[in-house]
Amino acid sequence: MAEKADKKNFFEDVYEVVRLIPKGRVTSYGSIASYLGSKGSARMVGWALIASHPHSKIPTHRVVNRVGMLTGKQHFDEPNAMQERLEQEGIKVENNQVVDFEKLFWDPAKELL
DNA sequence: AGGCTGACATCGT
DNA sequence: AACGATGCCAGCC
Repeated sequence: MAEKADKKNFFEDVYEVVRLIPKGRVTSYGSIASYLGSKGSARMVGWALIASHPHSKIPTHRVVNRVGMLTGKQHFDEPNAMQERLEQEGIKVENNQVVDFEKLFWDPAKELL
């Protein structure tokens, strides 16, 4: 039985990938979307994170856009929580932007492969 | 029923 | 190289 890529599976897949992000590392929406096979639909990844927000068991603060900007911090219970947590993991954040983002970048399509 | 928005990314000019 | 416009898919008005 071929695993049908149900939409629900898409969300769960996002959760799994985000949850597998190593501490002190960050990833981008596009990379996750591409890893899921929905390249281009990075927006859905963001939507999935919103849906995962109530779940709360997902380090969604480790997911940023391809520039390393904390675009979604505004959606946290507390906007500062995202940056605080990133710094807590050893990630430096300046002006809502991850420092050395490309160095901390964690690509599921390569690392998780 | 149709159209807009949205935690983004990529293509085109 | 930088800016503008379009695409993706789902939810909401």
